[in-house]
This record gives sequence, C-alpha cells and structure tokens, in this order.
Amino acid sequence: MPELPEVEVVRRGLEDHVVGRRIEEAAFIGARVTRRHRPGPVDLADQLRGNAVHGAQRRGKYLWLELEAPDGHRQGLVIHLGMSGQLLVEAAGAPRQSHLHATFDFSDGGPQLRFVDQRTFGGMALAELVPDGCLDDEARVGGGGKDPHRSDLPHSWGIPESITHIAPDPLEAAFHQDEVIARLKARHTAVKRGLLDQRLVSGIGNIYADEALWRARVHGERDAASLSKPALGRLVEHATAVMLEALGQGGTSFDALYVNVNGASGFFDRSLDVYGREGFPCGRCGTPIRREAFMNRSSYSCPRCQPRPRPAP
DNA sequence: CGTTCATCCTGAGAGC
DNA sequence: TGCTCTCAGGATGAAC
Repeated sequence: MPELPEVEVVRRGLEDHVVGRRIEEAAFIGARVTRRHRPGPVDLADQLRGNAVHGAQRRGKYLWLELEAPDGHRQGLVIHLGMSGQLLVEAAGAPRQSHLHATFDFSDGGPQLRFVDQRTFGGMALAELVPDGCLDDEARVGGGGKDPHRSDLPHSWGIPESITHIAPDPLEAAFHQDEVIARLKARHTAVKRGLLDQRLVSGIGNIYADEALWRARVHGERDAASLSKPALGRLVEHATAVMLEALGQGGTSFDALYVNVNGASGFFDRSLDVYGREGFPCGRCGTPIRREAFMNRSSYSCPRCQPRPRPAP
C-alpha cells in the first residue's frame, strides 16, 4: 500500500487492533522480509518476544510500532509495505496466504498480525528511537503557518534512527511548507522529482504526485525552480488536499493488493482525475489524458491544462 | 553535492 | 493454450 493515505489507513488499523497488546511470539518465513534487520530473523524474533506495543506511528510511507521490552528498553519496529505489502489482522487458524512473510502472536490469545507481501519490496527492522530534532528554532522563523487539518500524531518516543533521512509528511505538525517550497525553488530538476523525493517531503507517490500536478495545472517535467513560490505552494497544498481526500475514502485500491488490516479496499480510485486514465477526457477541458514515460514509470496528465515545458526535451 | 540507473520480486494482462 | 513481453501505489546504493 504505497502512498501516505493507504499507509495511514493501515496505521489506524494497527492502533485499533495491535496497540496495547503484548507480543508473545513473532515468526518469519524466509529471510527477505527482515533483510534490513542486519542481525537477521532469529535475532528479530528473539528481541520481539515479550514486547508491549505502546503505539503505532507513521512518517510518510513508513510505519513503526513503539515497543517496550520486558527490561524497559524502548525501540521501534519499522515497517515499510513497499509496493505490495499488507498487514492483516486475522485468526491464527485462518488459511495461510501464499506470500505470508511474518506472523505475530499476542499474549492475549487474540487475532494474529500478519505481513503478506507478493513482491517482497517491503520489510521490517528494529531501530533505536531518537529525538526528532531536524530543525532549529531559527529555521522555523517565518515558516510553518497554520495547519488546521494536521493530525498531530505525538511522536512522543522519537523517530526511528533508520528513517531520520525521511522528511516530515504534510499531515505532521513537524511539516514546514515554507521550507519545502524554498527547497523546491532551489532545484533545477523536474518538479515531479521533487514531489517524489522522500527526503524533501514524504508520503507522496506516483498517484498523488500526478493528481496534485493536474490540480495545479503544472506539467511534472517543468523545472522546479522555474515555478514561482506561490505556484509551488499551491502544488504542495494540492498534494496535501488530495491525500486527505483519499484518506477520507479509505485510500486508493485498484485491486485486492491494497487493503486495510481487515482486508477491505478504499474507494478513492473513483475520484482520480488523471492517474491510470489514459485516453479518458480531462474533467476540466475534455482533452484526452495522456500517458508519458518518466523516471522508469508512467506519468498521466492533461495535454492542454498541463503543457510540456518549452522545447520538448 | 545532485541525478540516473539497475535492482530487488511476483503476477496480471496484452499480444502473438 | 501457452509463450513472451510490459507493466505495477517504492526505495536503495553504486555509478556518473
């Protein structure tokens, strides 16, 4: 479940079904799912045994469980769903999925948490939690602004050390739009690259980048620095808005690969304006939506509302 | 420093 | 039917 809204749907599911429980036993099928945990799957299972799950947090597309070990040591279990990862809450006796990579049993004997991942780009690893101190006070002066719709998840235990390179996402209190705009304005590269760069702003993927660009009437290959700061601001605000709308619909699901912890799909695919809509009329001007290759994947846009930059490169 | 490229995987669908 | 080819919500590290 790639992008921010889908990951947030999963985080909420973890909050509802996993937080407050104690891990009795974790089991890993194969080594690939724990490849980012250097000591390996056996060590991970050993370390997880007996941990209490204090919270479920998210930054961008990364999730982590806040864990407290029996000796009081606090760590984060960082989980990334990659392209096809799912976290499912099911009875331990439920049929095993063909791409099941991990199971978590809890001391209350309730439902199991499972990690299922067809393409295995996802994974999990333990990380120490460190203070989220990226910005000094001076950097905040004149920045920030109002953020009425922020969910303000308290990262009370800090950020996993392994994802400190990931920038705050637009739904966090730590998100500073003015800083993102300034950094975009300094980039001489396609603006869509900037939207997709998780070190600049996290949570945006291929779907919501294209949707935000369409709303802002900007072609993704325009040089970021060529756009005015207000235009960049509108673009970032559209990205935030479209992800919030998608979250309200339970996320975007084209197929059964993208589901919440109960296996249910979201409905935002019905509200997409350009992504995956090659040949369909633009909702604003009626021009057929085009698909172009970009960064080894596809970009969708309206040829009329989003003209390509000057000379076709 | 920033940007590109290949790579990690499996399965669905198109085209032959 | 069965084969091949292309494509898919992502991140990373090496190579320019």
